[in-house]
Amino acid sequence: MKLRGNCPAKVDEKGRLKIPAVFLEALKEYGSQFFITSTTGESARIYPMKVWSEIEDKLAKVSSQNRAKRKFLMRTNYFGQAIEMDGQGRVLLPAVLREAAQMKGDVDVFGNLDHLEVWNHTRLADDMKNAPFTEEDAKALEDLGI
Amino acid sequence: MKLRGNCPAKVDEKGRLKIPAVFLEALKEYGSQFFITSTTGESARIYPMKVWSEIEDKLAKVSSQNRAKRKFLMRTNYFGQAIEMDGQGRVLLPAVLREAAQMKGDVDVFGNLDHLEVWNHTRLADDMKNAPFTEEDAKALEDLGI
DNA sequence: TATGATGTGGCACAAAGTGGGGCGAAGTGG
DNA sequence: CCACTTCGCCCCACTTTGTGCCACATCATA
Repeated sequence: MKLRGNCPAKVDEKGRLKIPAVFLEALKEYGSQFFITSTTGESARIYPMKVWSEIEDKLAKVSSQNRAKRKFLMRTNYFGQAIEMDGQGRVLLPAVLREAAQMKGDVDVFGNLDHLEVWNHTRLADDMKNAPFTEEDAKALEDLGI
Repeated sequence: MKLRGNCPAKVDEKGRLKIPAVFLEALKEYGSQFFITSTTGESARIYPMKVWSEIEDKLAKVSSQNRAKRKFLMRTNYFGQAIEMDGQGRVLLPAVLREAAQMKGDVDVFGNLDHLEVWNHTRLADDMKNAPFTEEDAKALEDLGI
């Protein structure tokens, strides 16, 4: 099942995030193991472990000399941690990521097909203001047939 | 089980590193013997002895005239030492390596499938700052289907 | 307005991380 | 060969962090 849409949520004092109920149903098929990470440290991505493994498998086929691959692995490893969801449906966000992506207080949880993406609410609002959706973007999508 | 993700830790005055609990579970299957070494002296690698033995076995099949093999062995022997984890789950980093890889104070411990890699925190942060993850990199990965 | 599901926050206990002290082994120099 | 120093190792205690539990608030539904 696909993950879609946005759901506002809160990260508590201890850095825990409750997975919104709307996503729980779809995530159930993957189990309760997750890999939580980021490439840039701007936001947190929550991958079901199965999904993450598949990404790893794909990466394994790419030469380790590849610059993009090395950078990607370096960062996702740096920000990342394997996490298990607790009995109340919460996950503890890794400390490094809490710091970098400002995962405290109000956040927005996005469904992104097979994983979740979490943004600090105010940071996201700022980003959207600073980088509006342009004609150019519309054009790029059009070229992709969308 | 696979080792993944990052865990910030500290090396104490005596050069000891506590193996983060997140990795302990996965390392248990290998026992408490480790080989701690490095090829470049930039970071420390902590191999479970079993894993290191396998690397040695593979190397044994390569001619001792092979230049890469000789260099590799030279270096890993230079920095390396067989270490046993103590009762509190700590390992003493070899003195040579502590010096070379600046293993004091804040460090980051990375899970790397079957071994751990330890970096001086500030050195790593600098490295990442000097080579940020760009749109271009994201594009390159996209082209690889990731 | 009652009822149930979902979030949110607080509290208490458990586990993990950190640091220091002391003892013994190994190394060094007289 | 002995004394002295240094380094590694073990043990204990304290602090920080994570986890489970429960209660209350909020929202949607009947």
